[in-house]
Amino acid sequence: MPTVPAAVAGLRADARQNRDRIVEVARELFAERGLDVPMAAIARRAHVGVATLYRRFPTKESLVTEVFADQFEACVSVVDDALADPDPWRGFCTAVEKVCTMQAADRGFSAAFTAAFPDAVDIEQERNRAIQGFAELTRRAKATGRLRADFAQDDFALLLMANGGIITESTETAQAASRRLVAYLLSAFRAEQAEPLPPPAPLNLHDVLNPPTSTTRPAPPASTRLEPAT
Amino acid sequence: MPTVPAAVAGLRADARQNRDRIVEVARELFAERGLDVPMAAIARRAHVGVATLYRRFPTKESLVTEVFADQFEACVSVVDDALADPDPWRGFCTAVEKVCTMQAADRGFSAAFTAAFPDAVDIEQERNRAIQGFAELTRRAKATGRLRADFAQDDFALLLMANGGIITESTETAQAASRRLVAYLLSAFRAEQAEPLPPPAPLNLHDVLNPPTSTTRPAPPASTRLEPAT
DNA sequence: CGATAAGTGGAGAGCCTCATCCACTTGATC
DNA sequence: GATCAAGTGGATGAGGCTCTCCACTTATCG
Repeated sequence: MPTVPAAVAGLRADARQNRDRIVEVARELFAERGLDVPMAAIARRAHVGVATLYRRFPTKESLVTEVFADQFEACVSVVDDALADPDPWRGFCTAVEKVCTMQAADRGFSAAFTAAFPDAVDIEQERNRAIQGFAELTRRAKATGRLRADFAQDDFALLLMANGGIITESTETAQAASRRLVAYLLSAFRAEQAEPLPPPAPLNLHDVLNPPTSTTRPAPPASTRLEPAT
Repeated sequence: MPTVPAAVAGLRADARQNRDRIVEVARELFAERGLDVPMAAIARRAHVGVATLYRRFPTKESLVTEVFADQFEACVSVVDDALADPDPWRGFCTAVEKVCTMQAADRGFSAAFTAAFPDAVDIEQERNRAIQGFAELTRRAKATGRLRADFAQDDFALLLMANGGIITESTETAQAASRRLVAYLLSAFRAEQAEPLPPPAPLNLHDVLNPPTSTTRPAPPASTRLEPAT
């Protein structure tokens, strides 16, 4: 078993350096400015030509996938850690806080997490693992009586989307805002003040995280021709 | 005083019809698909050429401004209504609910509300009126003791941004989700369970609603040249 | 060191956007 | 109904994006 991730296995030394630099730079730029940052900008900052970029990552989506792969892994670990906590409610809270902090720290995170990634099988799996882990966490937290009984599984999707709306120029501000929002929401999730809630919202975590479209939202192809024309 | 809004005053009959149709169609499309919808699509669906569109609205921003003008007005009325309510806390809640519902019903709403609108003076005023009205509402609601004392003025910005993150394919889903999110948050805003909160978040309503950039987020012009090049 | 395959950069194709131009059509007026 | 300014639509710039092509450079290995 090679310690190198197989994709960089047979690469020439300089090529590998370049590849690493590209991923590093892409991570920075996606975090700072979101997934909209042009490939040319990434190439420039990595001091390579666009051709080099496209040689390693045939499509922008593949680059995004690569860049966010370990972020997804980190998410899964967060949920695993939470499941290991003897106090399920505390585990629930810290898991939510950690994931939301990650989301707030990285502008591209939400978009990448929400994207379809039709070709990234492993990401798909990670995602499902995280979702199932969180379902279990929810079940246990409810069992302790600390999490309100009418908390819906899909309220987690609600939380992710809401937290994804907290995007500001500076990462610091975004994180502070996210912290406060999450504090408010966790307080609302506690069983103590279980005021009746409106209908559980027909959201579905799988649906939210697996929209029918592709990564950079190319918009439904039919949308180009809106009208039968004059 | 003409009943016509002055912009359509001296227009020929057919031109006025076209203008009205454009605004109507633009409202629909912005609501359905957000501000990103191309001008050509609007023109096509309104059965006019792009030239006609640009004759009436020299820039896309001006069209957006026109389309959302009465939405802004509606917001102001909501706040005014809330201020008229003898029960400030109830006023606070209904105001929040109504505005968030409007936001969820219209995909373009958040973007338009958040946009800079450097040329739309009246919108600027409406916005400030709404903000001040809401500040007063907050003050009164706190005075009754129902709204938690550590609720920050800027938490309203938090709420708007979070609710803005609730965007789905169908408007119905978005509204249901928004309803539930708002219910959670309002429950957290109640004074009863005033758990200590993290720092008040350095958000500012004015800043959030008046970012330094323009409408359709043209991105900082310097961002094109990221690096001094090789 | 010299051969060679692997790696490279920049030009540019193709598509999309906002916005403009101008030859043609049409509603309002006498 | 004739006149003509007001109104119109489609072609077209200008500029952004993703992604491709190909002549040139360079690391690696005998």
